[in-house]
Amino acid sequence: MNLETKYWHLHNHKLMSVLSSSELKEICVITNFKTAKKGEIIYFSHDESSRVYTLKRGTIKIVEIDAKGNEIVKDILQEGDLFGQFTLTNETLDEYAVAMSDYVTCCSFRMDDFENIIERNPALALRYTKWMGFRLKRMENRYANLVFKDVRSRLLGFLKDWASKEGMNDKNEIILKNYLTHQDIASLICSTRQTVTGLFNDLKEHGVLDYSRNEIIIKNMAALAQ
Amino acid sequence: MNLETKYWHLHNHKLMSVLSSSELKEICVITNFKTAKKGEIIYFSHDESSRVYTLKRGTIKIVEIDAKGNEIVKDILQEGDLFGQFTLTNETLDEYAVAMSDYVTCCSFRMDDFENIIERNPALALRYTKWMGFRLKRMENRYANLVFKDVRSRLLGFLKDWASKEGMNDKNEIILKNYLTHQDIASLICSTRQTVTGLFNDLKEHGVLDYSRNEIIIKNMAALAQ
DNA sequence: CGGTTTTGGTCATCCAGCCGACATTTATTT
DNA sequence: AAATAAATGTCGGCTGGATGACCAAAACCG
Repeated sequence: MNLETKYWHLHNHKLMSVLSSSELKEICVITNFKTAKKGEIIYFSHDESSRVYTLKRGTIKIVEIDAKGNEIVKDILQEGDLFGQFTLTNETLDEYAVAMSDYVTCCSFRMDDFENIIERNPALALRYTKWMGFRLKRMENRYANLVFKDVRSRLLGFLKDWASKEGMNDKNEIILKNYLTHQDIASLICSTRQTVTGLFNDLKEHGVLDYSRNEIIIKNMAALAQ
Repeated sequence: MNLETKYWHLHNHKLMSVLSSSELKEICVITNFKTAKKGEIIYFSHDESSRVYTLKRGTIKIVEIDAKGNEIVKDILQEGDLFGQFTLTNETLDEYAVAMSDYVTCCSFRMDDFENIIERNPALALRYTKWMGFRLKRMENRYANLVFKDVRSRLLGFLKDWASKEGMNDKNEIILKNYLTHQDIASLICSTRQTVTGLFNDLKEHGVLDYSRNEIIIKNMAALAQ
């Protein structure tokens, strides 16, 4: 890939838009591109030194594994999202990223290099700081959900978030392109496949939504309110 | 409190040690001190604009409340720790801080001012993001614990952490000064008072530890291993 | 000191939702 | 188009641990 294309990719990332073009070129040199198709593993935290990735195209899943091999789906990421090892603390949990669609493209750079740029670019530093804060808040929210809410409310909350992020309005309905299996959703909200399936059917019966393998149609958005 | 004392306080904070003395003086001016005794509420996220606090002395508890009034103990903090609203994202969860000991002292400054300083001090920004990263990792760990481990393992893990942070070695035993009630511990590990009490007694019977209201003596550290 | 509050101890009850098992439907491969 | 694999549906049994209730022991306080 030539420098021009790299430049374009990086420049369009929301976190990067404060960088001057010379700084961008600097990070470009050290940047690495990767492509993957469905099912392929893009990165494994154990393998490598700290790198940060930005997802340019496609959908990926971040999965965390504990010592006993249990897995949590930590995130489902879309174009523009960042992942990888931003924190230089010794990891206690491993994680990996797997492509959920074909034609996944991402680029990566070493955290060290990114830090060097941060040190010379306060505006980026501030943005980065805020972004980290946002992630922290989000995690805290997730934790609180798990503590206080039952599976049903967690599912409703999840659908609400999803709808507000990716839903397309159509008359009084909201349509979601569904690229997640019940198993995926279950692990995102910390439940089991069977329970999620059951709840979906229950919600269908009560006229809250309709669904197939390809899409979820939310018919009564109000019912998702907490 | 005079500027000199303020200066000293801030300068000794690990996050601040990269600030030049003039920058420190700048933050000093806008700094606010507060003292409290046991049971008093130090701050309430709802009340005020974004402020960050550093705890100079004493022990405090950070409690999070959701819309329905449920509470989680988010943290027990010691001298040197930071709390308050670092993230400028719209809060979804309220929280407050309550003094757990007498003579709690903390100082605070407005997040806006802190940001201004960050913008002119990238080294601080970097430190700050690393600190945030550390908190994020910690939160992720907590989440994973809740998902994968039962109450017993969570309690053992909690004791292990506590012991490694504040435990004092005495022969083959580790002594912890106990300033937490079973209720406190329960909410830290997301369980109930009764269950925690039961587990403590069980652990005592099995010779893992001994405890009173004032201290916890861990007799078999190995048993805490996960 | 006696009364009040806070903390710890114990038990019986109950239920959300996990787990295993198996059937059915849809998608993918050969 | 058959074979294979992946995703969804359904059910009953089982259990960790929450909940509530009540009592005992410490700690606190006028």
